[in-house]
Amino acid sequence: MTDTRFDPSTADGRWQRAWDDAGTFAADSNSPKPKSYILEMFPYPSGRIHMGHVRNYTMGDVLARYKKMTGHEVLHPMGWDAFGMPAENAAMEKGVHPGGWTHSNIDTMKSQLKRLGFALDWTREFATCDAEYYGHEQALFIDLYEAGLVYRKESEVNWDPVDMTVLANEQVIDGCGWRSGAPVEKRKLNQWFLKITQFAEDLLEGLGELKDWPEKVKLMQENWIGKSSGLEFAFELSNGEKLAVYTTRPDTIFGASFVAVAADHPVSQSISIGNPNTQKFIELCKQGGTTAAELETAEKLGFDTGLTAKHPFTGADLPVYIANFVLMDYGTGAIMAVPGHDQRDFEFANKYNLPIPRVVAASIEDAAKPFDGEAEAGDGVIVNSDFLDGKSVVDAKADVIARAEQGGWGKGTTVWRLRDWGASRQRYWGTPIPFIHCETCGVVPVPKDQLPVELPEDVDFATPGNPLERHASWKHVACPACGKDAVRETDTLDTFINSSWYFLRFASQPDDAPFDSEEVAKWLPVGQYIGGIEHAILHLLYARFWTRALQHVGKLDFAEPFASLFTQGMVTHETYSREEDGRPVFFTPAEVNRGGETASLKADGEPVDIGRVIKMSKSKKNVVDPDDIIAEHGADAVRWFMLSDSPPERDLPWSAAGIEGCARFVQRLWRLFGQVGMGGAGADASGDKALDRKVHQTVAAVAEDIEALSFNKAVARIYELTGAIEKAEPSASRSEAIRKLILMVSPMMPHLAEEAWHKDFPDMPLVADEPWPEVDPALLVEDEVTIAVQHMGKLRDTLTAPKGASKEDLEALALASEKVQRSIDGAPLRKVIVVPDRLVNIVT
RNA sequence: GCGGGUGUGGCGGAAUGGUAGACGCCGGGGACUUAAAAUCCCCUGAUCCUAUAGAUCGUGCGAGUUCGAGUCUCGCCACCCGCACCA
Repeated sequence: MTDTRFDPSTADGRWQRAWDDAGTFAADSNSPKPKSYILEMFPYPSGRIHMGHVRNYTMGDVLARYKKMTGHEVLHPMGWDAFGMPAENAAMEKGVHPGGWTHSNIDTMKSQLKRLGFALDWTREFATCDAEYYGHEQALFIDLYEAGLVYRKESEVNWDPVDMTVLANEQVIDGCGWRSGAPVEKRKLNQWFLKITQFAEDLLEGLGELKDWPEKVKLMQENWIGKSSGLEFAFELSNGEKLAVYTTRPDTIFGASFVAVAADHPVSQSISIGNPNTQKFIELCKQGGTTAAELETAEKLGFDTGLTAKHPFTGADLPVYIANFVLMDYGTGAIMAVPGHDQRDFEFANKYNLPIPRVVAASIEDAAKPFDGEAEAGDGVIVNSDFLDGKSVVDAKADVIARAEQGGWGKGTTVWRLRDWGASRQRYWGTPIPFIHCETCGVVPVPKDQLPVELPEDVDFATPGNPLERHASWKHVACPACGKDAVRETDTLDTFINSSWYFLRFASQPDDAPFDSEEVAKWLPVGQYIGGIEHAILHLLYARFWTRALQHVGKLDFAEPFASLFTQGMVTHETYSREEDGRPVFFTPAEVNRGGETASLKADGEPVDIGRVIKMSKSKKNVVDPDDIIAEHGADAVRWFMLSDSPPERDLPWSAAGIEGCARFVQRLWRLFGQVGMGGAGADASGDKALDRKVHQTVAAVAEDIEALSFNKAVARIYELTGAIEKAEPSASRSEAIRKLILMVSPMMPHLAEEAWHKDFPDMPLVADEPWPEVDPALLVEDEVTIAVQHMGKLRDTLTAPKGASKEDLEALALASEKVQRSIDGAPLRKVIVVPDRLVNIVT
């Protein structure tokens, strides 16, 4: 091996060990420095790291290393979101224990992360499947129970009768279980719920304070929480009962021409008793699909109950229908239908020949205007509505609500789309819910000194169903309250609870408590959180809720866990496929020879089709294993690729040519870094002012770019500076430029930086411990600027002028240009616009 | 349907209303070499051209504001993402 090439296969490991041995990235909560908590969403240990992880963690790593260089005490931890279904599926398919499978995956993935040289504080590592972690989680769950934020309720679930388990909605495909293929049954089970709805208003308002969250994520959460306000009121039915309905458009109440209830509404149920036709219709409603396409085309269907409802103002008798488009779990499960101003009601009224009165119009004069084939849901003036006529929609809403409240038949109400969080899973591989069911005492929390309730190791997955249900010695215990025979809760907690507080445990890890509030306060909220957009709603909303809940019970004194959020784009790749027997067969990039416009299969030399650039996925086989790339090019080239070109929020197309270019740049820097001594004795001692300027400008700009997470721009500037240094004559300035460049690239290419640093400056400490280069503000300004000269807005010439030249001087210089004079061609000057230090525009 | 985003060379992308295409990739030409690899240098939006010069066009489309628009305004188009019979 010669000096002229950087050899990552030896250097990477050398510096990774050096950082480990020195404890370089262990966070000290007692440090007097300002704290900076940089966190990337922790991975599920599925088996191996993929490129998405590499991109995510590289971004966080650059920021963490940069923050350390700029004088911060940095907390940059890593752990494992280790509970979940795949481990149980592996247990069922391969006969391995979920814990063993998970831990072996963790070992693999940890060594992969280490090979990338991430500046992580591994002393704080944990997996959520550690009894220590989930034991503390159980304690928190009991705290929330005692604060009234956890309750039990019977609710309907998707039940797979073969696997004997509850399925999430996503696991039900065409009405059948995704694994067993058996038709899914609806079952009522007692489930544990978290009262997230108690914080609905708070979670919504809190979004307003999250200045450094993407608007997109905030909007998605806002829609998910789904606040709407309107009027809830009761109709008197012809059978003497009352029927509560909810509407956001009380202003259109005079336009109501019928009333509709959901198929599973109590009114429908009571009508259907002894009435086969009604029962048949209710069954029909339940069959309807729920996919977007089905709903789009689904016909509005109704069943006349024969009942009527008395209109609160007109006293008219409105027919009451059971309708397939009314949902039981929103509002009251019943509506007043205003066909003129709601599209669904409009379609329904058309089908069943119900009146379609107009109560909103563009103006009073349009009160009789017919509808043009669809409902008009927009704004306007109220018409045909007695005392509301002429009012605006907003005023009419307020008026009707006020009259309803005065009359005592209704009240202004807020309705939320957000539902309480069903946290029960009939699964083994999760946090056991720490409760005991006693016939005498009811539901009793496990006393905290008996936590953790550990998962039993000796379980069997050969029989379908939850092994905890069948584990006699684990399940049967004495009631902690009365001592009589009792049984443990065998449900486990949704894994989203694991990820709702892990960031607190990273900050503080006492043995006897989930966390220490004072320690947590030193680090939290997380300064920068980075992860995928797929967690925009569930994980991020749950974590926000859990933090508020802990604040509510007095364990935290802040409400928002993540001050700044960044959602990065995906890593994508071309796909390679070939038609075989009428269906595409996909090939991995490794199986393909890729030419300029074409690709062929290595195995047989036959061409394959190059498909769209899409997210790397196993099913399309367009995956590249990070380990292979690291082995071939080293960690720094991969890291550099992850930061180059694409803005971090957009997708990053992986390419072999791209990574080769990065590897070449690593070597190019290595050669340049070897020239630091060229500025010694005999070289130009007066320095190179232009290069000094370029260096300081780049240091300032790269710092700005990193802080804005605009890594692609930082990369481009580093390329530019590299070229400038290479071209510069040897001088003290040039040597200093090289020294600063090493520091500047060190967050991105830490191994190369260390290797060069210690070769150039053998007695210096680790680059990782060096400060970010200082910037001299005086060197940020040029003393000469290039002025663009335009005639009628078109560029005709550029000229060089001293910075700060007067408008008059610039105008004179511009008019002296031969090219400009040729363009003006003797026309009289009408106006000259001068933008100092930038441009002159001559108008004729 | 509702909400959001994106649209710039062959590709990824730069650009406080002020020189469009920085930087990288691909491609072309050359140097070094017996040769190759590696490296270095030059060219690389389109069209015209009397060609070291110069001209015209050009940031999805169409208007507008402005001395000047990729950037601002209005109206369209295409693609992507999220949500959705939510009353």
